Amino acid sequence: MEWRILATAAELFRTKGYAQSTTRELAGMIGLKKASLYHYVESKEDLLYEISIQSLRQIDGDVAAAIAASAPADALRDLIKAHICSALGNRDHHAVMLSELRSLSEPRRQQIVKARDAYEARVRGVIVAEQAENRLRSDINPKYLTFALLNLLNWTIFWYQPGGALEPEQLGSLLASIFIEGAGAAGAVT
Amino acid sequence: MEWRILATAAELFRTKGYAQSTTRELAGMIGLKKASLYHYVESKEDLLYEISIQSLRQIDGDVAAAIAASAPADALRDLIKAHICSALGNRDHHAVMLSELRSLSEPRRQQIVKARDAYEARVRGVIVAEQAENRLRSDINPKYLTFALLNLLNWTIFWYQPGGALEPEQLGSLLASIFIEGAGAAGAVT
DNA sequence: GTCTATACTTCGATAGAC
DNA sequence: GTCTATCGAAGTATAGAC
Repeated sequence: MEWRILATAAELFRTKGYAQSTTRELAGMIGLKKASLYHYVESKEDLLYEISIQSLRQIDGDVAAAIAASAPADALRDLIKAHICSALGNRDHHAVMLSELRSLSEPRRQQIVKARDAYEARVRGVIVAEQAENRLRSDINPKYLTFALLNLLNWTIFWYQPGGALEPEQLGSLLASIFIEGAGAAGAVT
Repeated sequence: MEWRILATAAELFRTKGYAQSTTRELAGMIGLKKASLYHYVESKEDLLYEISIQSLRQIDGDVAAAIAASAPADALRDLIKAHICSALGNRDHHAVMLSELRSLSEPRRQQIVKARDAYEARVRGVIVAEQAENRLRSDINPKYLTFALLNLLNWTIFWYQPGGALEPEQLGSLLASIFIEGAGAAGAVT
C-alpha cells in the first residue's frame, strides 16, 4: 500500500507541483478519504522526502552498475544511456526530485542536496578519467563539462514523450553522440 | 514603483517558488504592508504572468537582434551567446518563467506556452538553416538538436554563480563549443 | 482501516479609516 | 498611498466513532 501511495504522490506532484497538490486530491486518486491517508503516512512532506531519496538511490545505483560492467572506453556512453533509462523509467520520482527540492524543510533538504552532490561527483569522476585518457577535451574545466552534461540529461524528462519515436536507450545514444561528437558537421568549415 | 515590485517578486519567486511565496513577504521586502501592495497590483498571479511574459519578450528580442546582426556562419554561436547573456542578465525573471508555468491559470498559461514555443521555433529555424548549409549534422532530427541545445542553455541559470570565474559571454562561448564541436577529444580513438 | 467532523493555521484579497 | 482589521476560502493534520 505504501508503495502505491508513493507512486501516486510522485505522479501528482510532478503534474501539479508539490505545493499545489493537496492531500485530499492524493487520497482521492487512491480511492481513500483524506484522513485515511494519515494511517499510512505521517505528513505530506514525508512523501516528498521519500520520493526524492528513492529517485537518487535508483539513478545512482543504476549508473554505478552500468559503469562497473562497462569497458573503460565505453564508460561515458554507458553512463549516459543508464542515466537516461533510469530517469525515464522513474520519470515521476525523478522530476519531483529535481524540481521540488526547495519544498523540503531544513534537516532533510540538506540530505537530498548531499545525495545529489554525490551523484554529480560520480559523473564528474568519469569525465575526469576520460580526460586523463585523452578521450575528452582537456581544454575545458571538468566542472563545466559535468554541468553541461547534467543539463543535457536531467531536463530531458520534462519534454520526453513516452510514446514517441525514440526508446529511452536510443535517446541515450543520441544524446551521448551529441555530447561527445558534437552537433557540428564533421569537417565542416566553421 | 511597479517595476520595483516586479523585480522583487521575481527574486522572491525564484528563491522560494511561487506557491511558497506570500504577498506579506513580498510587501515586506519592499517596505510595505500587505494591503498596500494591492494598490499597485491586482493579484499575485498577475505578477507571475508579467514576469513570465517580460522574460520571454526580452530573450526573444535579444536573440533575434543577435541573429540579425550576425554573419550567417556565426549565427548559431551568436544565438547561444545572446541566449546565455540575456538569461543570466534577467536571471530571476527567466528562472521563474521556466519553472513556475504551471502556477498560471488557464487563459494566460497557454499564452506563455505559445510565446515559449515561438522562441523555440526561432532556435529551431537557425538549426535547420545550419543543417542546410552543412555546418550541423543532418543525421539527427532537428527537433532533437533543438531540445538538446535548449536543455544545455536553459538550465544553466540554475547553477551559474554570478561572481564565478566565467563571465556570461565566456560561458556562452564555452557552451557553444561543447554543443558544436563536442566534448570528445578531437581525433580521439573512440 | 476507513470514515465524518473539526481544530488550527495561513493565505489572498477587501473594507474603510486616515 | 498606506495603514489596521477582517473576511472567506483552503490547506494540513487530528479526534474519535465505527
